[in-house]
Amino acid sequence: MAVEESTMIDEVYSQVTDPKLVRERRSQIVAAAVKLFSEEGYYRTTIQKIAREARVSPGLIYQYVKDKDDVLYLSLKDIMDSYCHEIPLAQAGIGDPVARLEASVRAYCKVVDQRKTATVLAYRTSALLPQQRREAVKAMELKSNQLLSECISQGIEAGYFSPELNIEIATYQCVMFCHTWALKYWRLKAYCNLDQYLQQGLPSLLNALLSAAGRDHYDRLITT
Amino acid sequence: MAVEESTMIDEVYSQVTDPKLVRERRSQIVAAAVKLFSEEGYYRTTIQKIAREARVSPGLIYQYVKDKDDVLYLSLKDIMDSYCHEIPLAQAGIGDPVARLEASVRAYCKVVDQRKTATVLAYRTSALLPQQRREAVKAMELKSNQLLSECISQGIEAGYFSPELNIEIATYQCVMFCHTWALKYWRLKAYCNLDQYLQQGLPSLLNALLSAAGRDHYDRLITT
DNA sequence: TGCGGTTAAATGAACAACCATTCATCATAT
DNA sequence: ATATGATGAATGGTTGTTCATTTAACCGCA
Repeated sequence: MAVEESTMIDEVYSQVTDPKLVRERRSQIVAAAVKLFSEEGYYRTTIQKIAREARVSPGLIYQYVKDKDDVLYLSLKDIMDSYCHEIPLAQAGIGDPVARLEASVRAYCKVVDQRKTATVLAYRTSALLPQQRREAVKAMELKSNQLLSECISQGIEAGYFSPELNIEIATYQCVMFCHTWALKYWRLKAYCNLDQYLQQGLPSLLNALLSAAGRDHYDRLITT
Repeated sequence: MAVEESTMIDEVYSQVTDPKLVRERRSQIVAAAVKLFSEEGYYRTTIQKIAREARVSPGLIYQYVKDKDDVLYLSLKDIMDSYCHEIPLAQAGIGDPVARLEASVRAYCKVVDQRKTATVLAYRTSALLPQQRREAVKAMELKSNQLLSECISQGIEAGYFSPELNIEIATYQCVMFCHTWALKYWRLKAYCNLDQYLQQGLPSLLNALLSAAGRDHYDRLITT
């Protein structure tokens, strides 16, 4: 007598129970999905196309997710996770809040640069998810934001950043500086590369946050 | 014997020839479409729903556009046009490049604020259009950008803005400051209103562009 | 080692729902 | 009368999802 098995893994229903296999197959599916969603959009991308691209059968996908929305959810999660993975790597070993924020923004821009179309995909498709999933994606965005906002808070406490800063606004000034590189790449690519973009944008971004004392501190940082 | 009539109006095919009627009906259709596209996304919004919302029959829509893509195109055009309409109104009578840029950004933010979901819609759906339409939308974006970049160029010539500025980057710093208000409103609304957003963001935005001489000039501007 | 027996995983053809678009028909104004 | 504008039911193509079936892996036992 067969026993019906099933699990939730990463909040997503799966018929298959072996966690290692689920991770493997899903990342195979997600890789194909992110590529096709980015190229053709969510609705034009059929499950059949994703299956073909991932070299599996359409039916297999439904062993690992409940529906097509779940594929999108896992795709966006994959993108957000790459932010949350890369930024802390860049922060490691940097204690000074100003230097830490600068390193974080650089790292953020670098992931965005490596995953430009995926970053744009997140803007295009988050709203297509059902309420609950959308909330989860927002929560992931906030988690990556926090990696920056922590630096800003610490910078304020240290007197380097202006004390009357609204931290949420300041955080989004940084986040959007990074995202803009992907969102407006279609235009900017004709005028600068990532290094030049950082070179012009980063100093003024930090300047927007720094206090008078912080400016001195920052000048000392970049000349050593 | 019936004579087949037809016209192109705003690059969009219409069976109906009377330009005034076309303008009226289309704006009726577009109003409904922008609302529904924003709420439910492009693909979930059926022509039937748009027709119901606009209080016309589904068939009528096809008297005024070739296909559903055209409805989206006209919707995005409507949004872009509102930028291109409002910004020049704010610029009228302001000669000083710095003051002119500030007024432009304020006006831009204000339209974005009034049409938040529409602004987000443009980000979500531009890529769904066929190549040629997408190019046209890009061209409209550039046209509104130009309203800002002209101020920046003039400001550089006048010595108020830093001469080594990359104008494209600088323009997008301004544009994205405005768009961010819509794109991240879901979060920012809990922390500030538009005035506070402008109060914190505008000075540092301008500071990013100003030269030393420009800073003096700007200080004089805001104290009078 | 080899061999039934059992379960998990994978397949892909078929189905049912959905929706953009058409068109035969009707209304209206000139 | 005639041409233009409006209607909305019908259609044809598309695609998410299911499920009957096949394949493969594993296990206990002789």
